[in-house]
Amino acid sequence: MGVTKSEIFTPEQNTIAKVAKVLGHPARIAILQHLFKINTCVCGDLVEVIGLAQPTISQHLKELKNLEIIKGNIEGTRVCYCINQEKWSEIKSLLNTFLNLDSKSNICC
Amino acid sequence: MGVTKSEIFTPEQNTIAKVAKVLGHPARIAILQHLFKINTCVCGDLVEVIGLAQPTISQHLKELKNLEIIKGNIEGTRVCYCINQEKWSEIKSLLNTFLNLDSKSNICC
DNA sequence: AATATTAATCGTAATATTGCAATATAATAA
DNA sequence: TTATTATATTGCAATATTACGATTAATATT
Repeated sequence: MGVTKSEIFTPEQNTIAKVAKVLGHPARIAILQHLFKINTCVCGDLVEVIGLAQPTISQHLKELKNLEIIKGNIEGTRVCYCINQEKWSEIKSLLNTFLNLDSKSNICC
Repeated sequence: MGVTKSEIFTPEQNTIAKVAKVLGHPARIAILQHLFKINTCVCGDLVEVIGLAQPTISQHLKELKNLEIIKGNIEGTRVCYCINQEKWSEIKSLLNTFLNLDSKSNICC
């Protein structure tokens, strides 16, 4: 039905999935890469850099803000975005714990 | 329109997003965690372990197979699934490269 | 005050995703 | 052959996502 049955999963599973889901769009990857690249805030040039319409970028930014991956500071008529370093570290740990779930052996049938 | 404009992004951005998208559902996280936990193949018990209907699990398995994250071996009437270790390593590197994009400084407006 | 600039929000269309009942398929067992 | 068992596929309903034009809100500039 388009609705995920979150209630049958653990909080950890839901959190990992939620973070991965937000990273599951190339525009949001591009936004984050750009923020890391220029190493400071972006004030509005994202629309040109990414190549999607302004409302679309705004929507992607909103999703990144919802998970607190980025912060936005209002500067007059502009809003400057930057990575939330603390949150990014958290996400890194969370995903690394999952990604490091290597099986030692590879016994497969 | 529900359609991602993949053509305006780099192959790397699209690949990262595609992998993240597949990891963006708690059922698929749960399936992978279970496969790592038992450290060998799963033959059919996933429906009971996860708690979703059989066709739903089958669909999630299909998505994981599409990205070659898991392999399925037919064993009589059963199919045994296991992690594709090589692919998992690739995914780990891919995501780690992205996750390690720390900015040194935190100059924010 | 009037106008320009920037970003958010609203509304909408097109498509994708989630979940499951029903059914199909394939292999084994009786 | 005829069940039985296990998994895949189909079809569908409900909801979510993506994208963008139009509009709004807020501040700057003239």
